[in-house]
Amino acid sequence: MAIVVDKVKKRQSIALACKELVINEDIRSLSISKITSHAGIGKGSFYEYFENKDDLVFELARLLMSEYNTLMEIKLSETQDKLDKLKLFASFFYDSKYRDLRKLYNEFTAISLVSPSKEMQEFQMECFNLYSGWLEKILLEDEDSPELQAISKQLSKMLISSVKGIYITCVATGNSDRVEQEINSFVEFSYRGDKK
Amino acid sequence: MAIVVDKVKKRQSIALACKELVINEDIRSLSISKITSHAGIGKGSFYEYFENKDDLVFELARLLMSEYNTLMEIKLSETQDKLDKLKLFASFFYDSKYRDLRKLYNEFTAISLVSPSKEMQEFQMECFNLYSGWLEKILLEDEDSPELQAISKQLSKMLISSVKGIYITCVATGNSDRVEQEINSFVEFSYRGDKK
Amino acid sequence: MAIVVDKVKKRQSIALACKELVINEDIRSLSISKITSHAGIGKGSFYEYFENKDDLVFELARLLMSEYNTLMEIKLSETQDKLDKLKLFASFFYDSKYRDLRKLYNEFTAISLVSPSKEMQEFQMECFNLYSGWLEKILLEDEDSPELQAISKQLSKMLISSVKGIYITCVATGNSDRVEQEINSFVEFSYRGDKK
Amino acid sequence: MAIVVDKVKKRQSIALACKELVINEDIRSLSISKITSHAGIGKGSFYEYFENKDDLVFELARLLMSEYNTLMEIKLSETQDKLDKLKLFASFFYDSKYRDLRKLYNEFTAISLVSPSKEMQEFQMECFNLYSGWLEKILLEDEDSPELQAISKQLSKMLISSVKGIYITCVATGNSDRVEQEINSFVEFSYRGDKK
DNA sequence: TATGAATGAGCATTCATTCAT
DNA sequence: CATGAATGAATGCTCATTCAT
Repeated sequence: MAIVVDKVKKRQSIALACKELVINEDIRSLSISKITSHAGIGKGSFYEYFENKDDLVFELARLLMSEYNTLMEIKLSETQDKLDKLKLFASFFYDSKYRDLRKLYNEFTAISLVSPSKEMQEFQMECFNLYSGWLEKILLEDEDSPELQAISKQLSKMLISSVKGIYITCVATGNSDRVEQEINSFVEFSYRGDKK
Repeated sequence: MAIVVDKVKKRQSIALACKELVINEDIRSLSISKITSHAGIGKGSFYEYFENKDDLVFELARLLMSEYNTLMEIKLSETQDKLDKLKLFASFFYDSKYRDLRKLYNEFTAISLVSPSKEMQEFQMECFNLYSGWLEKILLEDEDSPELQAISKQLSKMLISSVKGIYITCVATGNSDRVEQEINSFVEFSYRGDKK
Repeated sequence: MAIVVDKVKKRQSIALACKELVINEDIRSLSISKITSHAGIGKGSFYEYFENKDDLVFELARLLMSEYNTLMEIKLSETQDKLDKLKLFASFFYDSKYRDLRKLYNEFTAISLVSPSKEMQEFQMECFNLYSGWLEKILLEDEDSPELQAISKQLSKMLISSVKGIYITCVATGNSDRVEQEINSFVEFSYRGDKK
Repeated sequence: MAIVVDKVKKRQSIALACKELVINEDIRSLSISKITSHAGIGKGSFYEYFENKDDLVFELARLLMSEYNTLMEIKLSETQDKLDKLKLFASFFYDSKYRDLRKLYNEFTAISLVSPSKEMQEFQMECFNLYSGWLEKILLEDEDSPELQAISKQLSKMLISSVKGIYITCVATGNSDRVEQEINSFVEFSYRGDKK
């Protein structure tokens, strides 16, 4: 009998093998040839597992983001202080630890802006919902205020969009190194306003 | 001297001639051939005026954004009510009138996220500063509050980033049609918080 | 011995399973993948039974033509009237009943014209002899004329070639729908000439 | 100013440069690479002048057939005897002088049978009409018979199809060397019948 | 200055064939 | 005997770029 391969697993392993390539090369000049020789597979095999280049970028983004999501969820649960949780949450946008992931996130966002597929949009939505869920939970912790409860959902969604907007603005203007500072300013500012 | 001006003008006229093309075609499948035949010039001439395709997209974005900026500045000056001014300002992100411009803006933002040039980043910064200047002016109108004056600069920058974040989130998740609603919610929400 | 028979049978059953595929797909874009997945066998198995794609087309043509030959022979024997027999015989070239078979016949003829194998030529010859045999028999029926007997062999061969030529001319000029009319004209015309 | 090229002439010259290649190579294994390197042009240039491989084969066939048609028309006009004219006309199908042209004709006919384009069918029709015109003229020469005049058109068309059918039958059965003999038999046979 | 014919490296993609299981 | 994952050479085709005019 023939070899039976777990197509899903193989797809993931190929995508993962291309991690550095996708992150470090200019995606527009990244060819299938480079991908397959880097991944150590034949050109034909690539098309057994992927539709095209975007498909691989998508798979990789989904994979690494999922991994990040799982890890971050654990980290958040291990963190006690509310402010620490918020900082941990926001650190995605500036911590050097996540530089590679951000690179991928940027590429993925760029594709989503210009030529999105339904699947991509769904994944973006998934992430958005997941993160706003986290944030809502963080915001409501140790707070009985019925007022906050009423707006927590909306508030968390806005906060995420705002932070994302700050991040993208910084990156697009060439001020990636100022993301942390800007986000902190924003949080501090909002917090103060919130109090009042 | 006159020749230099002519070169600049020709560059602009070529870019403008390609407006619909750049906006309606998938930018990744837009070739120099299509551009030159659409613009009614020879292939060789393209390289007299542009470095490459991105350069043309950039020129076009700069041109149309500048045009928009000028027009919007006039419109704002003609608007009396503060809230109307804010709405007018935000309408860039959802008014069907600006659909084409947003398409270009998205493409331009995507390039800025993935493979930005110094010039692009500078232009992004220019726009950011211009808009935050406008917003600051609007916010300070008819307000003597020294508190507001102290934070107006920072506040306006944040607001812009936030609105941009909401816009990009909506587009990336495939909810472009909900931008207006989300921005309104955000403004209303912020306004209420502001009051308190 | 039994195994050999099985091999032949399997070869035939694979070919038959691809009948619609070969007839409906453009033969130049018909891949082994499509064939094997359509036939429900593994790619490796294809090469157990066939040399290449042409081999399968050939097998199929031989199979269906043989089937047709057998059936037609029976039909002819069941037909009484001489003219009806001739019409029945000619109907291969225009009756909608044989559309699929003609499609295959065209493909087979095309290969025979451009890159024929000995086997194909032999099969073409076989068919030609078979049909001219039928025709001769039909022509001689109820005719004692020694003149006709002398030329019947030659005459039948010519008639077949002529009808085939009319058919191919119509198909190649895009007038497949006029085959019946043209053949009838020809037969009528020849018949008249014959009488005189 | 740029070089202005007669696209039609260049297209023809490229096609002609590939004459031997198209005639001698198996058309299915003839690649664009082979064509362009043989014609001494770049790969890109090929696509400036041709849609695809079939387009080149078509151009070549049209070119050489036109050339043949012109020459044959002259030759026919220079021939006095009616029978010589007929022989000259039929010689296309067996004279070694036309071997190359027949090879191309076969390939062209094969394409017409399997995947014809409107243009190809039109060209086939054009040739068919031209040849039947010739033949009609030949048949009517020195004949006042009103009977013949009445059927000359139909007769000439049938004769051409018949001769074509004989040719294709011989080629397909691997008896290309017997075309002359078979056609002569047919002509002689028809002639005799005609007389009576 | 303007042109557009020519280019050929490079692209994504296909597919007949193999061979370990 | 059957399989189907893996292959990579080969394909058709594109397109940014050049350069003779």
